[in-house]
Amino acid sequence: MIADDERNPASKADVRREQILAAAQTCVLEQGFHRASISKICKLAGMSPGHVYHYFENKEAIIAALVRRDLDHVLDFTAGMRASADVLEAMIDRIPLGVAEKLDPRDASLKLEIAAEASRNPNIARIVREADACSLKSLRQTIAEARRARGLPDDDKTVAELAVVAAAMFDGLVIRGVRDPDTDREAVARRFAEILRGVFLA
Amino acid sequence: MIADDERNPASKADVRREQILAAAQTCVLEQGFHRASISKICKLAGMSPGHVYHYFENKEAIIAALVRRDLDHVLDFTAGMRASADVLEAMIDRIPLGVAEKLDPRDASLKLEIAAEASRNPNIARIVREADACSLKSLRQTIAEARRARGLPDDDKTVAELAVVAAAMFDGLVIRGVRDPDTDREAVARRFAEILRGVFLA
DNA sequence: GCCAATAGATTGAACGATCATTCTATATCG
DNA sequence: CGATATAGAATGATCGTTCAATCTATTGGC
Repeated sequence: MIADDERNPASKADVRREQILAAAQTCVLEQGFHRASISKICKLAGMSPGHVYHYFENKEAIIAALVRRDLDHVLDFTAGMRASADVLEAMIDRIPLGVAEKLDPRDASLKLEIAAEASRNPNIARIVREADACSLKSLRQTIAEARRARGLPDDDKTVAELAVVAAAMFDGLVIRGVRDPDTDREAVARRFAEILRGVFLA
Repeated sequence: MIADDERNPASKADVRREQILAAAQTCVLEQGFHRASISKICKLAGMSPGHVYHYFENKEAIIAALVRRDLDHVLDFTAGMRASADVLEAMIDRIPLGVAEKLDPRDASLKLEIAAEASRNPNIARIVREADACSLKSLRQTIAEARRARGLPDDDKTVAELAVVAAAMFDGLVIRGVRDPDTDREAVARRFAEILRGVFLA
């Protein structure tokens, strides 16, 4: 075989790890952390239970990797925003997309599971909080830039407060999507834009 | 023994049921639904595992009762609001309390666990959605009354949209409390009040 | 070019623990 | 006495994890 480590950065081991994580994600999504057993995961990943432990130390390591992967994905999503010329318009343009994604019950399940686990598992909490600090920082930069462009004060305190409120608004949609699946996405997006313009840029 | 069902509505059976629910709540709070086993619950409640099944058909019935009890408590909280003379002031006065409660990580654990479970367990979903419909209705009435008192349009569509956004804002705090335990409660409460006055009453 | 040696990939049975649940036996009380 | 309350052992399933055995593929000697 041609050496993977030179021609292809995704070695066989990496592929296997990814298979396990994908299977674990499906299981957690469908049944939650508690019922996502190793036996189900390895069956879905098409390998034996013993082999799973060749790539992950234990079940918690799988969960931690899953959490980290999901949070990395979120960070990627927000990263593109600050690259735009008009940051505010980029934010507002993305609201309908962000609202739709957060309200999607398929995503909600995993995110809620992660949050619940973080509220009592210190290892998961650390991962979640690192990602959140990074995500909030990005949001603060975006808000500060939008305010500067409009000649508004962009002191740290103001910007930080607005970022927390904005984060809370979007985070809340994850719960709303579960509590009321028929939530009107268009209306929420419109009202969110209204708040963004009316409060965040005033 | 004096007949409980006449003199005291809390019969011995009700007391036992409540013991079980209290123990179950503690277990779920500390370890989540998955690790809240019958053996732990019955040990904490001070009774044998067999006896638990004398009062609940199975584990899911305990969880369902726990969910229902938690949601009833939330409905009680919001019910008092509409009784006030000045509904808007009552709403705004209650913001700091509501913010503090939602950001409390002790409450968050149970609420997130319930939401996560609802996103894939139809029985739990039904209970959660019934309670949410009730809670949202209450919120709509409050907002409509506040707007009427200020001569603002109180058409159903507008009010419904605002209620959803307000619910999302507070729901989001549950997740924020987990993701960033150091969230500034005073600042969030102040900004929320600002949004309530600036957007909901305009 | 072939064969033995070796190292990594993979298996699946087995382990002890714990799970939700059931059942029978005993205790308590009206 | 009859009925309800309660206990706790037993059941079979499933859990996370381990481990010795087997397969596969690459390497090095000839």
